[in-house]
Amino acid sequence: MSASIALIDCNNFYVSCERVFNPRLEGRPVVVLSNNDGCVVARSNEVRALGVGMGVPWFQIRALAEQHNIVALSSNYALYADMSNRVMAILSTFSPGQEVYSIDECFLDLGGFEHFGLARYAQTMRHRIRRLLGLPVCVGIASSKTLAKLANHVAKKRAAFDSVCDFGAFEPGELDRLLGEIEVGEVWGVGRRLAPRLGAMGIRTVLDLKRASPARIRQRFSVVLERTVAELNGVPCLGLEEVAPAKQQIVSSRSFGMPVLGLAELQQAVQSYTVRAALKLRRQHALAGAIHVFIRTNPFKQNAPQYSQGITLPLAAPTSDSITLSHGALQGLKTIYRAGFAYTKAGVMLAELIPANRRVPTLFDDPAQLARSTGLMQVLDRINLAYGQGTIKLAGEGLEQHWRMKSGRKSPCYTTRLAEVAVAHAG
DNA sequence: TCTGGGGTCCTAGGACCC
DNA sequence: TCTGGGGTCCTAGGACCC
Repeated sequence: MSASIALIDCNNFYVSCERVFNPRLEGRPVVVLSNNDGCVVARSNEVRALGVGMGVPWFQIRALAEQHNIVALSSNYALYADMSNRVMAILSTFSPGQEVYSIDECFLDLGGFEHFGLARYAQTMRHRIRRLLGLPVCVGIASSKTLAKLANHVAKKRAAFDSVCDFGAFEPGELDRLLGEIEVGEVWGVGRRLAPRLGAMGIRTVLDLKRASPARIRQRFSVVLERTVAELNGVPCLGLEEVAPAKQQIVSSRSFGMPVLGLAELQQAVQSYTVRAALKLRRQHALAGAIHVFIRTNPFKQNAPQYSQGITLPLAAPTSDSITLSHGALQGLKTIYRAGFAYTKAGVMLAELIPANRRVPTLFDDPAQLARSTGLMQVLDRINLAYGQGTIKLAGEGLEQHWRMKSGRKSPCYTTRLAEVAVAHAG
């Protein structure tokens, strides 16, 4: 028997989360904006119907938004992450094999559950998530991950399927007919660059790609796309990754709320980002062997002088100490900084990560210093966890932080901050 | 005026070695 | 005038994802 893999995906996830706690948004056109209120990163169906694309800069659709009374919200990641955890916990009860693929999607291995009737089983998941959390989801089921993604797409787009589509229930000819109606760009792994190149070869629909010669695809493109062709033919090449692999790099970067010219403010920003990245590093019990810093001006502002530079510095020994990492980052920043530019973004990347318990002692180790550093970081993390991030900062992070990003339309942290829980009034 | 952030994998090409 | 070939390692860049 072939595999049965389900992909469960929340509809318009960020918008749906906002609607759970603010029912007045129901039925209205709503968008959620990226950090800095820059781009549209989630759209309600009403907004999609107006032709607003994903990732469109907010300022470009201001007039349209006004005309149609579109509600725009800053993103509230604490809320979405918490709701995501709840969704994933509910779904995990439907199968022992779960891969959490992103904040709003997961794969479930439904092998062995066929006797329930997979479509019916999926409807149970849907209804439970709707009832317990108030969130709408769609489910796609097929014999490979790539096909399950497509089945999910069909479940979303075609009302006749009632939000659940099981390719396994199709006759072979019937499935091919359907795949012949879907553009190749919808395939997982075919993005905006590959789709036109495939089109030029006469491969325009999913069915065309499914029937393409794997050898030719590999030769013209890569092994990655060759695997996609196999997956479309129901040959699974991508396994379920139930345990998230350890990260190979950790990035913290932000656009500024306003252009920054001086080194002093860049130093504050870079140090803040380093502290954030170091915290993520410690949370996954890892050490970084190198740190990369970058800064850049606004690439969209073509008539302004442009500068974009980064530098990678190896660390004397792998570490997760915020202070040591900050020293490295600031040293790198000094090297790449050039006066006379209006910077709009900076970032820090921790690389060459190793598990903390695999640290190899070096000649220059100072055991007392190492113990002090570990202890200090533990205290710092504990206090910031208890009293909120930023309660204790490094001096260089700055108190004013004029460069901080804009986020003026944020909803309350309904589920993660006691002071901000929703209050129901009776009578 | 105003354009996100955080990841992964693969490939091509250069450096270097024998 | 003539100036190898093959392997490995590393990095930058391109493609993709949400």
